[in-house]
Amino acid sequence: MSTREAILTAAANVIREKGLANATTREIAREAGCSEALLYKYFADREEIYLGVLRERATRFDDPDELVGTRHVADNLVDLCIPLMQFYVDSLPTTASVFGSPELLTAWRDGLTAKTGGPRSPVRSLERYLDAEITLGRVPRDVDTAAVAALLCGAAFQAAYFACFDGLDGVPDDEALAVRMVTSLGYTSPSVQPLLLR
Amino acid sequence: MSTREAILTAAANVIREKGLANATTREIAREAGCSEALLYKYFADREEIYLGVLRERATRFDDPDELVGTRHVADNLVDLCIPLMQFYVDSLPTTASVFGSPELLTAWRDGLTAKTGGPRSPVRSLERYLDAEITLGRVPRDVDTAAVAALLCGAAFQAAYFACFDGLDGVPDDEALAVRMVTSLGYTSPSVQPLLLR
DNA sequence: TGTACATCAGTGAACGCGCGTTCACTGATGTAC
DNA sequence: TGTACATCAGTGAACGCGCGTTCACTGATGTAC
Repeated sequence: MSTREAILTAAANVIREKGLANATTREIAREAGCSEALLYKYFADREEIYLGVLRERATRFDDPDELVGTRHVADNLVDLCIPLMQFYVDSLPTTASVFGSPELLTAWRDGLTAKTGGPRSPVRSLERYLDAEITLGRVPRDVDTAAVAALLCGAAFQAAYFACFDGLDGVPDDEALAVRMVTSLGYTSPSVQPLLLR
Repeated sequence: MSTREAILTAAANVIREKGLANATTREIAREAGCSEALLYKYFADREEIYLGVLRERATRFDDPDELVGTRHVADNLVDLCIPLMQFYVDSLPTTASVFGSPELLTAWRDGLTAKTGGPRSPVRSLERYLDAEITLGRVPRDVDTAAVAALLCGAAFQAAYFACFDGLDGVPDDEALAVRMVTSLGYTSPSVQPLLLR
């Protein structure tokens, strides 16, 4: 691992564990096991380190192409929601704290390209999955996939927010919650049933 | 307005406009039009000012009791979602940035009482509204109100998050978005129709 | 009424500390001849 | 092969600044006699 990568990893760890407000250059250097001066050989200033973490250490939520056409749609949606909640639990503390610094937020947003994703990329993944199922005829053509994706993804996002607020590192009962969300949207399968039928 | 209140108002303004990271005691005193020393006559330290803002300046999302039993449920849900999105747009920048400081987050969470609400209070409002409609027979008894509330509220929350990320002070096309969310959950009325029927 | 003192909101100026940042330097490795 | 120099990753120690916080003070208002 190059020195630059090591610094970014250290910074990501410090931000996650101690919060952006406590991610000082001293603390990052200590975690990376190097001098503070070295940070400035690889980054112009502290903000560039933060932006490096946001840009290059942001975990991605992959498109679920391999699920399209398999099993029941309800099963797939449940199995998408569960890792989605975990994804948000992992990334939310870092991304949320950026709202505490408008300059950092602006620099981050302006540096986002189409492929780097940004905060909307998970909801787009869900929407693309549903669109793909429509072309296979496994989801009715009149379904508003963008709205369904926004509902599912938003609920997963907020569930993760509550978990982070409570200081947890995962959403409690994530599977049961996912099933309730998916069935409330009208998607069922032999293994994904509304509450009252189980 | 008492001096203490004036300080909290000033702090809330500074946090909203410049971000928590730039809400220094100098900046708060300047906005309040007083000396920094005066802050310490009313608050033990800087964190107590922040906590005061979080506890006493948090906008509340009121229970929509007056909607129960009126019009169509779909109309009411749409009219709940729109102010809900605005509520989140207004409060999210402040509350999200607390995740940048674990100590502050812990102090805030530990100081929350049942009545002060906390982040889950809007979703509970929505759930109570749906429960009330069930008792009137206007919503089927087998509806999972907690799940429906989590979906609607989560989508509103994430829509507000995107708006704040983009630097906007409101969710674009909030009404159309609310209609799409509500109809995708199966609630319709003469004025709230799925996309394809309009 | 006047006088002497108490109370209290508020302040100017200073404090030490930790922060981000820089600078002159080291020591190891590569390279030309 | 040895020698002289160049390159480069990395550092210790210091820097100035802005931060949160404190202290001795002021000046207005209340109050007892």
